[in-house]
Amino acid sequence: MQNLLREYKADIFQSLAHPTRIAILEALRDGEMAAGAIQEQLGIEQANLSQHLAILRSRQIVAHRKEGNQVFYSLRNPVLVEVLDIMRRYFQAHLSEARQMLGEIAAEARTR
Amino acid sequence: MQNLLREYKADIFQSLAHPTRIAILEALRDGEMAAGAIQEQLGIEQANLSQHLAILRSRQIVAHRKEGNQVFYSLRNPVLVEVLDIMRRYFQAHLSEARQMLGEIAAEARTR
DNA sequence: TTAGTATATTCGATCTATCGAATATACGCA
DNA sequence: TGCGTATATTCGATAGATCGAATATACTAA
Repeated sequence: MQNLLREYKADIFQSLAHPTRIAILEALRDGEMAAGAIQEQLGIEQANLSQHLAILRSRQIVAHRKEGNQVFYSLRNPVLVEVLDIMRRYFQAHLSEARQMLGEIAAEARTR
Repeated sequence: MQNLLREYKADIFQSLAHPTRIAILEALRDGEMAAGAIQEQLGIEQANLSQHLAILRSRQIVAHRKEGNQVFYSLRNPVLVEVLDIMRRYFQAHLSEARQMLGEIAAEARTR
């Protein structure tokens, strides 16, 4: 059981482990949005957004409701926003390390 | 910058997105431990543990110090424990969904 | 120096994630 | 019915993560 609980947690973390999905959660923190509006705000491909939304749906992180032609998404539990806020504090507490890590991320991005 | 911050957060979440690494953090929450002791507690391969520790080290999530033959690991910032605790509350809040999800995880595990 | 113990790294195989392009579905309106 | 718009799914290519086996490194003690 302990192991299954860890798999569950790992699964939730996995679903947060992508910049686009974090951006989606941040977009939803102030209320529900239609998929199209999210897409516009993030400036990504329609299919790509839909894939990320499918991941968040499958992990029960977002709720969705259809209204006519559109699908509105919302956060199921604001505690995840709380986690993101904690991460910001964490980031600030480790700013010099974070800066170094960001440098590495940026360097990798440039190399590719 | 906003994007880099999201990459940083995603990177941290990625490093938490594995049951073994969650188990490591839980083991360390009460204080530092030698790698060997962690290995014994988790019951996994030595190389495998070392690989997971390398990931946690590279993301600055754990600190390590050598003492003679051994390497002692500890959490760099208790805020991550806080995050794990929040996840436990999250888990409880979504217990029925979680149960379903665990069922799916277990089913997949059985199929493979 | 040699042997033994603790930990880290490298390698290759396998599995999982991500992307854009193409296509499918579902709805509203003429 | 047929067309346009919004969203979802499938596909194939590429990149990244994970594992155990083998090997390397670092330290201790004889």
